[in-house]
Amino acid sequence: MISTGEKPAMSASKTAGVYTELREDLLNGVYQPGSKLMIDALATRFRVSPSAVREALSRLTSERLVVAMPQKGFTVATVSQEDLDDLTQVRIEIETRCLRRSIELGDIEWEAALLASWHRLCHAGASPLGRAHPDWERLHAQFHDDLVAACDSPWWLRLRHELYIQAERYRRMVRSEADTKRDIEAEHRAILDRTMARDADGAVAALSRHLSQTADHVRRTGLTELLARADRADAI
Amino acid sequence: MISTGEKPAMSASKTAGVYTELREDLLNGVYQPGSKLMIDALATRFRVSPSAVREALSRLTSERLVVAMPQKGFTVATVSQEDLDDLTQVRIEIETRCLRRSIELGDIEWEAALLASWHRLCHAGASPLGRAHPDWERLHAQFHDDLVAACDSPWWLRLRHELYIQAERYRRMVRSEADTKRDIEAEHRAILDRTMARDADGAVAALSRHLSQTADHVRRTGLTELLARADRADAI
DNA sequence: AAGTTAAAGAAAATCTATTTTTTGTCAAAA
DNA sequence: TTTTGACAAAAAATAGATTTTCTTTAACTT
Repeated sequence: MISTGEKPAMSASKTAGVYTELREDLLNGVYQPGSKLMIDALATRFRVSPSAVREALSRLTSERLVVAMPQKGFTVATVSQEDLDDLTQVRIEIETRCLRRSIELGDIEWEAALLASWHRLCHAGASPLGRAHPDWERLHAQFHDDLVAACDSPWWLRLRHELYIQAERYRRMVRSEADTKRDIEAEHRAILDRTMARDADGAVAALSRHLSQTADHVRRTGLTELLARADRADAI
Repeated sequence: MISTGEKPAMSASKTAGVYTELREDLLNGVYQPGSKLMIDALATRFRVSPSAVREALSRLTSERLVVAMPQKGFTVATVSQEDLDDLTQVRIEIETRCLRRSIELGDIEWEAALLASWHRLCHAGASPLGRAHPDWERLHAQFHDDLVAACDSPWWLRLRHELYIQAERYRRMVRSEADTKRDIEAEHRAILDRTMARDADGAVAALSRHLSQTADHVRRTGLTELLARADRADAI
């Protein structure tokens, strides 16, 4: 909706800048789920007026990253085990539907772009920083986008994107943990392999496993602890 | 997201009031799709400050009823034949999935509420004003909500609701036309009948037909003319 | 004549200040 | 001891003014 441009430091508008930074913080779990987002405090922090913060927060409700309560202000969207389970299940259905369609319709250009995205992702993952690499999140999103890019239904893709963002929140919460156990690279390779072979059933199975295992990882690694911490609903 | 309360005239906040009224207008096709929504003009019209209008518009982007363009303001979401077709297809899949689950899980209370909603809807439809009855839209939404109310997946229900709103936009555009040809009552009765009989396949088929025929009706009755009119992209 | 640039007007974005609402606290009464 | 009410502090909501950005128009150059 809002183009951030190449330079995150210099946005098109104040609101856009606050929106981008806040969104990043929210995805990275900087704010405790359920905590209050106080407008004045954020305005001071970002050196802008409360109006700009209000609008940024309003826009973030579109993505369900924050929720607005009339006369009560804004709070960070909450997380829960049930929500993660439900989200994962729905996501698998929608992602795989898009993937099937993409495999059905994709041409050589689609294959080329997907292969390129996969290569970039591998490279970022292989770097010293591993998945903490600042670009890794972006490249990962790009790979999953390109996977379904040949799907011809804007609505399915829109819904897929919505759910991807929600899932990313959960995933990033435990990103800092040492999750080197899983071989995410291998999972991506399997998805790519089956997709390029136009093996729809195989690709769908690989993607489903990938999404399930990501959810499992979040579940086991960090959610319990995170929910415990959420008791102290401290603001900013 | 924002509770409108019983009295639409007296909302919780100015923003909420503007939001509610604008939303109603947008759904009713008061503004031409694609036209500009000028903040000052709306602020004057609703007797509130521009800030309140901005925030209301920001929130309406959540539902994709308006789109925001940085430094350009807000415009009414556009419509198209392709969008309607895609929307309808996705909607059928999601609505029927929710319905299957609802039929599987629904208890007697769910049946009772559904039957009550259907009765109210029938009564409104039978009144002199027919479907132009101001309450008809509300009761219709309630019936379709109650139909899937026993589905236990919040995410599927959320996505269903999103698409319902989008479809409602299209439907209301041609509401004023004389569409007495179709027997909508019969379609609703068929859905209700198959659902209460716990005939999942039959209910899904009836619901699919209902949604398809609604889209067909929009397609044939008014979309062409509407798109033609949309050439004059006049503001407010 | 076509294209480019400059200036003026309009509209969006933003800020500061004010009003309204909520929330937390403390004291008094049951 | 618990509850109730009022008061004070904090935060949200709103208005109005200001700054910035875009768009249109008209003059000017090629």
